[in-house]
Amino acid sequence: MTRLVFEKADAVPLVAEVFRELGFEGASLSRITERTGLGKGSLYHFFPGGKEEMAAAILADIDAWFVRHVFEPLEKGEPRAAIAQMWRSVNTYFRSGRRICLVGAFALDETRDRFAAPIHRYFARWVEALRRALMRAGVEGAAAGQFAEQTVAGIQGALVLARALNKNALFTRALTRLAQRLDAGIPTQP
Amino acid sequence: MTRLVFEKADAVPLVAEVFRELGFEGASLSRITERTGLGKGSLYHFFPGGKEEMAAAILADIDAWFVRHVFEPLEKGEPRAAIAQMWRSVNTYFRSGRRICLVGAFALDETRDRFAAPIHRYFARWVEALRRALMRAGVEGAAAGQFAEQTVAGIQGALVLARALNKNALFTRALTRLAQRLDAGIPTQP
DNA sequence: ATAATCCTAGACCGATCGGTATACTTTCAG
DNA sequence: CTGAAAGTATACCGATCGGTCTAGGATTAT
Repeated sequence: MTRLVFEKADAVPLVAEVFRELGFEGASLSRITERTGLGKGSLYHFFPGGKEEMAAAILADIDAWFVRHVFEPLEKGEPRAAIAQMWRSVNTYFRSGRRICLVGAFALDETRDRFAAPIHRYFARWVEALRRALMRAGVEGAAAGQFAEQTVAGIQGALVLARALNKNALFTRALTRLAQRLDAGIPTQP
Repeated sequence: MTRLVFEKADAVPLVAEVFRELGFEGASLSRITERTGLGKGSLYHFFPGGKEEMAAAILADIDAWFVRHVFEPLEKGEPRAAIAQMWRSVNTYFRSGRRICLVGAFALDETRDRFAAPIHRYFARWVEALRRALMRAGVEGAAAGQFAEQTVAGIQGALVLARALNKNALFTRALTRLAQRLDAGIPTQP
């Protein structure tokens, strides 16, 4: 009985990858055990609430990553630098289009209703943080809100399209274009 | 034994709505029967291949709708008029954001691998039809391809974001902005 | 009216589902 | 060295899964 995992925190990303690949309904306990190497015993030890708790922990983990690498920089840092970091972080996180956004995927089917709060919180915070950063960078109010929505939606759409066409170069290319469009909307540094 | 449905063609959109709401894995036979009113007998009469055949028929049905209302006009019609029609059709089809894109949803998880061909075909034809229409409208080659990708991705992303934030006004607003951006890239009529 | 066909209801099948319980090993503090 | 706590393996549970099958109602052509 070798120990593969030492704490819940180690189990979360393993299980997350299975949910990402199979979706919430598609990720059955047996599929999770076979792909992670964790038996049901371990799984229910770490997540007594079963699949629901696993998914909740994963969403919290994703949220924490984005808070640290995207949201807080946008909220607190120098806006231009924070936006530049956002593009790098997003491209890294989604592995240049090879990885999808689990939060977005959950939003599409009835799974959304189980996790409505964290899903809403994640996207709302992202859009709002970006909007405020744009305003601090000198973008006018209404335009900033529209840019922010457009940008976050653009990222999600690029993930869908890249996966549908099985062409992940499309994702990185789309990020570049979105970044250019955003830059073009930001007044030059005074 | 009243007859609710008279041919396979009548069953497809009913079952489609269930797949749309629950996803491929989430749509169990019992859920499908309870939501459509069609018993297993009828379902397997129309779709002897089971769930897989249902999903394939649905994808074909969706594709046919887009061919008729979006792709062929873009491919054959006057480009500016066809693009204008595309925006109307898309807003209608997705019920102003209340309905998701099943093809896009399938693309996100492992379901993609089962239906790789129709998923790829749908998006590839959309992007390509739009690209050529833009070129016929006078947009330069490379720019047309980028606009087309950006636009289709933008629509998909808007669906994700609108559902995640449970704010379908966001979808219609996003369509408007995407349309404006596209128009701005098209040279004025000579 | 009748026969052939089309369609439907639902019992039934083995497999798998999410989840529980228990017996076991490993780890580590005392 | 020992015992409690942490972590793991697996048999097992009732429910549900996708799918099959049969009996019979509805429809149509003749």
